[in-house]
Formats: sequence, structure tokens, C-alpha cells
Amino acid sequence: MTAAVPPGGFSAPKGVPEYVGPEFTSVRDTLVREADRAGYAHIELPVFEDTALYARGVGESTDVVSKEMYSFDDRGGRSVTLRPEGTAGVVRSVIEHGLDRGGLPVKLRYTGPFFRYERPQAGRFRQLQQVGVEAIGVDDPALDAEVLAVADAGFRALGLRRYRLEITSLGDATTRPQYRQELTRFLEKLDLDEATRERARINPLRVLDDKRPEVREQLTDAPLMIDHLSDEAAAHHAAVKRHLDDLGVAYVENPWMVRGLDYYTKTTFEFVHDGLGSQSGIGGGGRYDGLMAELGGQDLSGVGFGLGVDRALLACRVEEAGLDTASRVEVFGVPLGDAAKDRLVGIIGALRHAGIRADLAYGGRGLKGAMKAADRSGARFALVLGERDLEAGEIQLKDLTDGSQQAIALDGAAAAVDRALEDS
RNA sequence: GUGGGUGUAGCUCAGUUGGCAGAGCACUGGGUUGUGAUCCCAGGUGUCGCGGGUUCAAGUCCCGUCACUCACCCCA
Repeated sequence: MTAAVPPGGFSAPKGVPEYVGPEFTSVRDTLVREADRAGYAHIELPVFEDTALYARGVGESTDVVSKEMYSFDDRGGRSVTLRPEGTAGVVRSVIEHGLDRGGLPVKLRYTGPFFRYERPQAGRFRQLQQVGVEAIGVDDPALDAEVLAVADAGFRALGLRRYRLEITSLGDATTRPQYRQELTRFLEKLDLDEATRERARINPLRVLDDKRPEVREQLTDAPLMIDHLSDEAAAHHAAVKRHLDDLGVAYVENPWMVRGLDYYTKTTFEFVHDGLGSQSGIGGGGRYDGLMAELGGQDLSGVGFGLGVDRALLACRVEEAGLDTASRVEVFGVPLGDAAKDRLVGIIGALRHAGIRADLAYGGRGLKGAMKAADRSGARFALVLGERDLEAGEIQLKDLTDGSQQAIALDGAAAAVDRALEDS
């Protein structure tokens, strides 16, 4: 039995965006470039991992693990999961290959697709694209600030302005348990619906960033982690803010902020954009003290971020920031007749060998149609070749920005075009 | 996973109490086999999301389903 074409034709899987043209890669590469400038090395990671890696690394009680993972058994009976986030995979790789046995910190960056089974909406996808960095092995607030500055520089480089950086500290293992108890006692006294009470039971911190006004109202007097930091965590937090000031990175403190992944400690942050609707986070991350040890490695801490490429692109559109609209080609060939086309195919090939992006009108279109195609290609120059030019040993080089045209020798035409592009 | 809104041409959308499917843009060709982004003419623009029901008759009413979208939730 062969599968039938579904009514209406095949479509991409639900919640999976597709990008045509230079915009997506332009946004992604701009974000990556800032990480490269700060010395983060690329790491190419598997798109799926042992399911247990995420269960243990991200946390069983998180929504990401408990109801959003794409998990399946492979043909060998192993349970594998399409990666829902990047940090666990990086840490696993660092441990597995002993990358933490050399100089510290280990600074790595990655990019690619991640997968979460969620209900899609504007800015929320089942296949999402992230750029991330991780700096592992050194617990230095200056490193937290560097990570934040790299993310901020990426968004600035895109031309984004209408976002803010929110930061807080989630404390460390010495004081968080007792804070958690205090918060739980506070929440028990509130008038909350059943779903929220359940959330409070699983992870009381999560209740703090509830968006509903009637809930927020009750939370104004809630105890906050930021007021219950250990001396060390408080000093760390103060140092991060000091470094951010020195780096010229603007931020606001948001002590109600919570992260959905269990591994975060101390510094946590989120980049929030106001023009995207309810999915407003364009990036987020923080420090994770216990994750390396949790996954079987040395007891080293790390800090990192994940930036949403899809959402950054949406933000660029909202702000009408300078998205890359670079033309596909610089030169476009317009042949008149078969003999001219034979010759032009070779010339276009020579241009490409010389490193010039070039295309030509295929399909035997008329002159008008071919010129139209040249216009649409975004090329700076058109190369028009007909019988008359062939006899004269010439080819017409037309500047499409002002319409001017000059005849150049057919022999060595590629070199002449190269010069014309350099002069323009 | 829960609740609301919307599905008509490639895109943006009209479509009357149920009565012959439309506009603009884009696309292709021609006006001009030697010149594009202007103008003129012509032309595909279509399972009206899909399936079923009511009716002489459904884009229009009803049910289901799928997709998109907004909010909750969650997060990038």
C-alpha cells in the first residue's frame, strides 16, 4: 500500500515554521557572531539524546519534561528524546569527552532546532530554533555578566531596542529549601484555584510569575527569594550587577521571575520584548551550580543562555529592524537567441568561478521577460548578449540602478565585470 | 491540555434574506524577438480548508474534523 496524498496536499508538521531567503540565517548568524567574539567555540550536538538525560538534567517535575517531550523508542528499544533544550546535551558532552579536564571555563556555543510538544501560537513552535552558549567550570560573577553581555550585544546588533533584560537571583542550595518552605506556607493561606494549588505543590516558585491580576494581587506580600539569599549568593548577585554596569548593559531586577527548568541557581535572567504578544521571551538563561554533578561529572558550576531565533526574527519584523535583504546575485545574464545563450552560460560560469554571484534567464524567455527577471533578481548589472554583439565580439553591460549601458569586449568579460562591481 | 475567534485566487481581502464566484497586488504572454522597476491589452488565477447533513438550490444554514490565530498554561 502506498500512502495517499492527503486532501489539500502535504503540509509541514504542526507548529513547524519554515524560512525562505536570507532573513533567518541572517538573524541566527548575527546572534552567533557575538558569541564567537567572546571566544565561545562551536559544538555540534546530537538532535536526540537518551530520554533519561533530560529527565534527570532538566527535572522530572518541569512541564518541559513531564508533558512536552518528543520521546520514542528506537528500533533497538532505547528511549530517546528530541532535544527540548541545549544545556543538558552540552553538559553531557563536556563530561563524556572530559572537556572539563583542560583549561576552565569551557566556553561553548551551539545553534539548531529544539523540540517541544506544545500548542502552537504566535512565537511558540514545536520546532524552535535557538542560539545558545555555556561557560562551564568557573563560578565567577564576571562570567555571568559576560554571558548576559553577549546576548545583549546580539540583540543590539540585530537593531532591536524595544526589549529589556530582567534579572534576579534564585539563590543556592544553602538557603533555597527554607525559603521554599516559607513560600509554601504563604501560598497555603491564599485563595487559589485547584490548578494553581497543584502548581504550588509541585513548584511553589512557579506561582510567583502568574499573569492573572487577581492572583498577582494576592502575591504582593509574598516572600521573595531575593530577600533570602545566602551571604555568598547575595555577594555574587551584587557583583553581577556591578559588572553589568561596567559593561554598559541595562537591566531591571524582577524578583518574581521564575525559570521553568530546575537546574538554575543564583543568576537567572530573561530578555523580554514587548511587541510579540504573550510569548514575549526572546532569550533566557542563568547559572546552574549542581547540573554537572547531577549528570555524573565533576561538581562544577556553569552559566549560559538560550536565545530564540524565531522570536528574535519576529521582533525584528515588529521593530522594522534591519533584516538582511541582500540580493541573491550581483550579475544577471540576458541572452537573445540560442547562440548567445550558449556563450552566456560559459560567461556566467566564469563569473561564479571568480567568486561573483551570478544567474541568468533560463527557459528561452523573451527579452522583456528576461530583463524583468534580471530586475527581480536584485542584480546590480545585467549582461545582455545578442547576435549583433556576438558578431562585434562585444557584450552589453547594463547598470540596472541607472539604466546606463556600455559595450565591453567578450574576451575577458568576466574580469571587466569584476572591475565594474568593485568600482560601484 | 483548557477556552474564544477565523478559514474564499500565490498574497491582502469583498461576497446582500441561501440564487451564475469577484477586486487589488503578484504571475505569464503581447503592445516593442535589442532592454527591467511606468503605461496599455490579454490570460491560469479557485476541490470557496476537508468530510457529512438540511434544501429545488449552500461560499452563505447545521454537525464533525483539520489548520491558523488570541488568551490561559508554558517557555525561546
